[in-house]
Amino acid sequence: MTFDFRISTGSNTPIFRQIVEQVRLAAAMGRLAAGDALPSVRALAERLVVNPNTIAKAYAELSREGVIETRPGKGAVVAVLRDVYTGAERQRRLAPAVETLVREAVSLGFSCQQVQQLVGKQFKKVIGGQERREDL
Amino acid sequence: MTFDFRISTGSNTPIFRQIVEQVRLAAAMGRLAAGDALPSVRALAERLVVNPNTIAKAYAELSREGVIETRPGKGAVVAVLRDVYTGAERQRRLAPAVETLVREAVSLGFSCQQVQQLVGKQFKKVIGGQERREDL
Amino acid sequence: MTFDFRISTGSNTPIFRQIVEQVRLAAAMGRLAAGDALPSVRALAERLVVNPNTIAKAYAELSREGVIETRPGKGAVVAVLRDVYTGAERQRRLAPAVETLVREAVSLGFSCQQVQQLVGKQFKKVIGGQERREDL
Amino acid sequence: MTFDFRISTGSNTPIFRQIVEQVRLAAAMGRLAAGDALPSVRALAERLVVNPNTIAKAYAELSREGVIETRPGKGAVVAVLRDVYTGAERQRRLAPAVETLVREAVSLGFSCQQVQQLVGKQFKKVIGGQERREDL
DNA sequence: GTGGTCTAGACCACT
DNA sequence: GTGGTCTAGACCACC
Repeated sequence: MTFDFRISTGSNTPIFRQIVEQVRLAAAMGRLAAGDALPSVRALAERLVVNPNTIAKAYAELSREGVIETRPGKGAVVAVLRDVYTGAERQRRLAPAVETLVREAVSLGFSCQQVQQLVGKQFKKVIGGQERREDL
Repeated sequence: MTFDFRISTGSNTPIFRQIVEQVRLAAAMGRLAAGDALPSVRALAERLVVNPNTIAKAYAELSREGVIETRPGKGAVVAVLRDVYTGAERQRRLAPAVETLVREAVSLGFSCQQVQQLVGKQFKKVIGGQERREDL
Repeated sequence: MTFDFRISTGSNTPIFRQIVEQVRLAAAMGRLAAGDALPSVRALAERLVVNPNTIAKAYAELSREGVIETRPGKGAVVAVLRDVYTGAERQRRLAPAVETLVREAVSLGFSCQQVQQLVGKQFKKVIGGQERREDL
Repeated sequence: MTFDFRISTGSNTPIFRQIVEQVRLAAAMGRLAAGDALPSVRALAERLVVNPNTIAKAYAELSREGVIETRPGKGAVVAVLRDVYTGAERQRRLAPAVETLVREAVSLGFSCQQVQQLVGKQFKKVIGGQERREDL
């Protein structure tokens, strides 16, 4: 199975971190299985139109964390799972993002309903994008 | 009532931003009312054991945003709450937090409803039923 | 086209503010278009013979206001023009200049019509008949 | 003839400067004649509810400029006129305020008409205030 | 190379 | 005493 990378330049979170988190989460959720091959640094860099150093940095961090294994000349493959997120762990992982959103929303004067509506909109936007995935 | 500032050095969010967000949130929630005095730059710097410039930077940003008013010789006081940004701008400023939350939620396998529910819960936890604006 | 920054040390308006106002005005008039690159902090600091921090401060304020967008590694570019402030807020921000003008005009014995005429003349001098917004 | 001092705390222009400019302009316009007495430092400070040091600073600057003469124990009186503003000189004096206003107005996206309207409003506010002057 | 943050210390203006 | 500005120099993260 190939993986659908999505990055957004112009975001406050650096590109290399976006890649790291996507791979890490996909592995923890089982959407990437042990042994699955990742695109080469150069190929992915070209596809996402970013500097190869950025991809290399992301792969290096993933390798350091044990999420992937890289062998020179043979590319990178997903390593055997270390831990899987389930139940309370998933919620614990999501909590900071929820707290940040609500904190900023209150500061900006949004109501609860408005924020929930915006979340719903963004959800549709992301899910809709996933269903018509035609790239690699 | 004096305001209870809490900062954590070694966080990924810079110190001056932690201060800005605390004051902004407290003002939006009414925990800081118009006219309330903030500690002086030097006093707060000493209390938090940081450089006065760092505090000054935070106060300057709050002043530019219209959250507080500062005047040399006098200190800094909380300004009257008012709508500074257009609806579109407020939405734009909230967008990154929404996107981050939804991206992580999707990666972790949450449904839209589940996330909206978590947002609702956090909202109630932060504010006690009080609202301020209804416009979007 | 590169932008022609002009500052005067020894002015009552601080250097960083001179820079902010020049960019803000140029962006509002279209002399700086969305996507135009600004000189790097260090380059501009060297050119104007000021401390890089002073330039960084100016860029930070422009960034917070949404006039430019900055990203480490890339430089600073002009953002798309948009309405950031509510009508009331824009009026509030213009108020001090209006009050100063009228106070001085009254002291100097100008009539209201005369001042309005001078304003009209100066307006035409600054912009060449181009307008951008009609809402108040 | 007594003089109608008007200051606005919460303005960006310092209080002592507001006083200096009012007296200077009134003298140059002939509304204050040579020999006219100014209120004592303490009396004016009490009336405007500001620190006596602020008034003293303003009087000191006026004295340094030769606009007034202060004799210990005898209060301050307006000095003989040095220069009178007429015609082009008056316009030259007003120009900076006009330029500042228009520059900021354009930056904030105001149209010429809108600014002229705001000037008109402020003019009525100031003139109206002058006509019902009942204070000293 | 880029911008962002923080420290240290100086000087100024205002009250 | 207050906040505001500027300099000098350090360190970090990102590309």
